[in-house]
Amino acid sequence: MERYDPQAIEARWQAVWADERAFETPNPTDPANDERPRAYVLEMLPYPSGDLHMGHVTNYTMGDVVSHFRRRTGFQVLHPMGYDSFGLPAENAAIKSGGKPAEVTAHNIARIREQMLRMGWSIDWSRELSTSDPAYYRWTQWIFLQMFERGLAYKRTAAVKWCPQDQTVLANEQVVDGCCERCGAEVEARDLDQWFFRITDYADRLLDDMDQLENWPERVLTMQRNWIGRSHGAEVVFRVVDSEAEIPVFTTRPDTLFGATFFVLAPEHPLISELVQGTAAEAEVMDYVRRRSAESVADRMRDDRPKTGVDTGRRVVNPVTLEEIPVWVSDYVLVEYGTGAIMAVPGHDDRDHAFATLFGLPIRQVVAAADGEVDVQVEAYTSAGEDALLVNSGQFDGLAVSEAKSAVAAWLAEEGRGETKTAYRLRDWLVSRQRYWGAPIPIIDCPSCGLVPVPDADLPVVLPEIEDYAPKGRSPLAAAEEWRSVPCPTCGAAALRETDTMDTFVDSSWYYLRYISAHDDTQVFDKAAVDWWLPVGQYIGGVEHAILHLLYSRFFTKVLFDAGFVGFEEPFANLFTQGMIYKDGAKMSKSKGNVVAPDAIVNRYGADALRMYVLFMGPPDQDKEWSDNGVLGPSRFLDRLWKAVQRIASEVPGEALPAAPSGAEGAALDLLRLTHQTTKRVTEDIDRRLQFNTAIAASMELLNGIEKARDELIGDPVGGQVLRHAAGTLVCLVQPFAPHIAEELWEQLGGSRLWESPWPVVDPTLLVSDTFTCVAQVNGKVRERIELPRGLPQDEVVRLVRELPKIAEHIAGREVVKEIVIPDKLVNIVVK
RNA sequence: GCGGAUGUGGCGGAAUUGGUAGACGCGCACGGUUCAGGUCCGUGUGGCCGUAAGGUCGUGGAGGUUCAAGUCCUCUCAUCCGCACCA
Repeated sequence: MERYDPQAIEARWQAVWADERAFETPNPTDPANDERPRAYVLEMLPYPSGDLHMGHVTNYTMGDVVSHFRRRTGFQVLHPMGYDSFGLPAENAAIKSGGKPAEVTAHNIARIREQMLRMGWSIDWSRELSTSDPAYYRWTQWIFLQMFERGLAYKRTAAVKWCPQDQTVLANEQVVDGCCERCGAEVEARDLDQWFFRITDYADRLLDDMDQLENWPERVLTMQRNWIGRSHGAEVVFRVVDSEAEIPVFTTRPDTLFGATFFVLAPEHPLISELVQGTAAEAEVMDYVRRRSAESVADRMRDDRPKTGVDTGRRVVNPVTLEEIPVWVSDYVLVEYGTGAIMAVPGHDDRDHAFATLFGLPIRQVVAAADGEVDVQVEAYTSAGEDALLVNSGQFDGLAVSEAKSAVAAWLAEEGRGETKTAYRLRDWLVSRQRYWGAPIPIIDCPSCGLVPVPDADLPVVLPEIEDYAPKGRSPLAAAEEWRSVPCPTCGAAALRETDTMDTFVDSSWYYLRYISAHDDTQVFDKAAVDWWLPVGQYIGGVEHAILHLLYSRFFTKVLFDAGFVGFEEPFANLFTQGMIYKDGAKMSKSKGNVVAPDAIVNRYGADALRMYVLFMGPPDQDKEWSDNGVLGPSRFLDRLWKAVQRIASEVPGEALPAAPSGAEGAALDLLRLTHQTTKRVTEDIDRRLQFNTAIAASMELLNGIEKARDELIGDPVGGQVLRHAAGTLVCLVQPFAPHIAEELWEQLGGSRLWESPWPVVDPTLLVSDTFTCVAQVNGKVRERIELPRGLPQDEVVRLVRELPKIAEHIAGREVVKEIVIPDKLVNIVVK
């Protein structure tokens, strides 16, 4: 008997699949009339650093299991792969090594592809794409221009986050705790002229359409909801005393307007210098403003910062009390939210209260709990609730908070002092970057025509070859004088190209559409085919993309829908986020030196064992701890599977998967039942629950059952066929997880092309036996078990249970109060 | 502070509908085979008491509902993650 040699059989089957183009699925020729069931199974595309890591292995193996399963249950399966290949690491590596980013990237893609092939994933390689390929980014640029034409891409000067290490601006989403998400450097605030996508126009739809995303993890939906941060409230306009100026504020609590006893501007508020010019407070205020702006973003985001501020000496009029209240400047007000100014209600807001207490400003209660008393000594009254009542609020006294919100807003509108308004935390998406290795923004800046789009016929705007990629605070492309100088497409005058490149998240916001038409150079994608395949049936990836990539992709899809390019508004119908793999309690990382390289495991145990282990480790959506010994479990399982199936294949003649023989009894019948119970469990675990760990455990149980019964059954005509039936079924069930060994064993059993053979069918009559283990309880405690025929009358079951010596002993001399019978399951006798 | 999750043997975890807690695997112990390979096969493996039969406790903690609770309810503790001076 041959030994199980994973290296040999894995290489063999990978070659077969490649030769036969086994996993290529063409688009339908007539999508409009094609009713075949289809499944678009997609995993988030990798950034091609040289090495595949365990996260990739888990991610792509999960997708592969689903793909195989769908394929074998009658679906057209689209399972593509590509590379998110623009970005800083390749550029930084090129700067370091003196090579070119394109070469570094090509080399890394070749390496990661080779490792992917070794994992044996059933990928449609005919659709492979890289986002840094001009044939791809041509269409990224085209989409940018679609945005531009619709006013959704625009350029403006704004306070933006600048990473001094990477020498580029960052999107809000890429700043974590005041630091650059990529390199960890503290970011700075700078005023720069930058390109934005108007994602805020879609804030409501991005929020409201989440109702359609039923099969998304709750935590991802919550994170997106928080990130968009919609609040309903009102804008209230305050008039400045002795001035023409009026300053609007946003508040979610217009009902507390009577309690607004002071007013605060963010240090960056544009009106400050005008307000304090020539006043006694000017020097002090401007000094405060300067000091705040010199502070780093990280400092400003620190927890438990003490409040600071300065009085401008100016006053505004509270529109409802007509009181003049002081205007302060403080950095606890954020310039980028609402209007950059607030009405402070220290009686009912913790932050305002802290500020008022620190600077001795008046605190007034204007809301009281329905049954509470007015007590101005109370520290803060913020938790009063929606049914609390207004006090000290003139004509609004006695109204409940919920009523007062709209009543005050209506009054303000009547008086022309405000209106209802909605504010969002979401900012527009800053997409320009001052780096080389990205898609050039296809815009030409003409002195007379302004910003002019590059004509479609001139796309792509190909990245020029340059000598020096090092970042210098402006795009390295600015140095490519010849490339940069072009005639204006509109007037023909000498003009200059935009030299910034696009954020790589732009590239990955639409790649799932391009797979449909990966090689079409006449259009971005074929709409009919896209509408046939999408939305993606199952999307799988890391939770770290919960807001960035997943929000941007939803935005892109909605823009393309509005423009008529796609027929759906949400790209990903079902989302699954996998847990992360830890080692020694920490995330695997080179700096910690706790990385386990998939390649090393494949060399030692084979790809099949690694594939099984990453899924067997635990529930796929939870974080898992890597254990070097853990891989032995699946590895031994495959070795035992190999021996068991080989022996059956050689000693019992028959088909690869013969029908379940009739006339089986005893151990043969037990194994037959176990086989069908296992088929049911594995099928449901993959199809309905995505619980791969329990599917694998069930397969192991079936193998244990086969081994246990083998010696008894192997010589028997019926028993032998039961063994063959069980072995063939097990090979089928294991195939999505360990496709190489499954294919090899299938062949030894006499079958061929398992990857396209039908999934085993459950015979429902073989799921239940004619007896059951009746659990006998006394007062809820298990005292005995007894094997009884199914469907026995209840009083008969009770009689038999009460006759059991142990049960009789426990009820002897006590009064039986109640007898609970759960048919075909248990009996509980309650005694006193 | 707001929001989301998670707590079960020495370890990873199972228990899908309130009905046998600990499936499956790792590790460990003992025995065997082969003999120096991270081998294979068998048996056992939650704690405590007991030679055993058996008993008893047991799913972070405290209450509760129920004939019956890892599962439902109330309170509470711990850990992890996301957002956070968002008015």
